[in-house]
Amino acid sequence: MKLVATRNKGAKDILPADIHKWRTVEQVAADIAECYGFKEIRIPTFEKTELFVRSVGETTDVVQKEMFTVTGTESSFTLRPEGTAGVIRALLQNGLMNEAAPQKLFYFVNCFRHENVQKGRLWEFHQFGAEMAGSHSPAADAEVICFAGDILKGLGLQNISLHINSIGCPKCREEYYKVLREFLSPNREKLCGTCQSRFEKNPMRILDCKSDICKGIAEGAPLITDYLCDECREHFKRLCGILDEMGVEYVIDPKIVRGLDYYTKTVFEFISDDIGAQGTICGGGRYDGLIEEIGGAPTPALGFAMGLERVIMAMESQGVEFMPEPGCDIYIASMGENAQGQAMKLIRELREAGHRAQGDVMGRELRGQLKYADKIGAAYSAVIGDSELESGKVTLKNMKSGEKTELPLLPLADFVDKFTDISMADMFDED
RNA sequence: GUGGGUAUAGCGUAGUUGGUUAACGCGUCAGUUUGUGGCACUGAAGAUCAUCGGUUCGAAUCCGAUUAUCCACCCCA
Repeated sequence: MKLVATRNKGAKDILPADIHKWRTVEQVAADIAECYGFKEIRIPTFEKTELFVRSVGETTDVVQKEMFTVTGTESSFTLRPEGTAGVIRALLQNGLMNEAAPQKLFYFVNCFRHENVQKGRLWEFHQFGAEMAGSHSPAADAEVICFAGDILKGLGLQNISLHINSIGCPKCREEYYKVLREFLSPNREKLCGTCQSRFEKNPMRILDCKSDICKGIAEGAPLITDYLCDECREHFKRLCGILDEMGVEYVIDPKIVRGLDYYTKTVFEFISDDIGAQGTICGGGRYDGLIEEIGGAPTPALGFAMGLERVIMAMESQGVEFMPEPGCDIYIASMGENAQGQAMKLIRELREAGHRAQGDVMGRELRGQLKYADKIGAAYSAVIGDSELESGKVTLKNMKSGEKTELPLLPLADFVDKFTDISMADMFDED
């Protein structure tokens, strides 16, 4: 087979055999969102480039080298690399902040980042995300973190650890950078190339470096947690207190340094060891400066995003159960033209009654039709031929047990009722 | 941007030191005498052996380049 063009690099087809996995995640996430009072929002796939530059941050990798940007005669636009910026933009543009605070939104989005592909990292990937705007209370942080955690738990995932940290506000960060640079400067020359440049721009990210040398140098480095301003420290302390009271397990991990510029104060990640090097399944935090940055009134806010491909990978590797794949309740085989018409009528009535019913559209002989019924996993089958039309009776066969039940065929509507009465109960008992 | 691995039917693989029509399993389709699936058996369709170029009498096999893909660095979901 030679296709004119094949799927693009970094993109994935989600095949029928996997759809139930996505549905599982979508349903669980949306259900839990409803419990938390978050409302769904759907926004365009692309935004003005400027929006991401301002929100995600000019110096971030995401903006500098990973965006899919289309430049035309009009202003340039970009396929969203994340969901927060667009959701906040929509929230402001539509005046949602004029409604009762806080605003709580959730969304499913596909996102685009042009990076080297590897396990758990694609050019186009999917996120479930949530944003809460209007509260600066640590209770909001606790609620958002719990929300994310509950989804992972609701999906049946195990061994997901919650790491939290506070990276302070611009005020305390200034002081901390000074101290951190002092600590690192004796070994500054020995740092790896990227960390050299981080030294000036964002020394905090050196703590996150994977290089053994940098790890060694960074050992015993002062932690942002110890240099928070009073307000930030109080905020973080209160958050931990609430999480403790709620019985949420977490580790304070001073090395969490989120790579998007808009984060302030609380940051957190849910990490799994089951899905390769890209173990962060969910990441988020507070971004108190973002709304003002993109033109809204100063408003505290926070949120998180969950990588759906990664969530599903973790579920697969842990053998978590998904919702069942859609099946077939009954297959109606037919013989001859008369019977075919009646069979199709019957199938339609069964469908109208809410059953998953199928029949032959291939012109197969009886044997072939039943083979097909078996392949698609039909729970029941029935054959309609001239003799059934004459006798007004039809035999319903349980495909798993082989058990047969004779039922009156006419009128067809009655058959549908009968079918409902007799078979639905045990049909759903089976696995 | 940087490393390393892999590329043979829809999927998973075999193909020995280069040697006729590229093999096998799964899957698909059809049949195994006429009205009942699963098992078994028979048959069929389906591959320019990723692409281009080179070495050779001869290349899936050796060499080179390109592309794709996977894994890792980086970064993030």
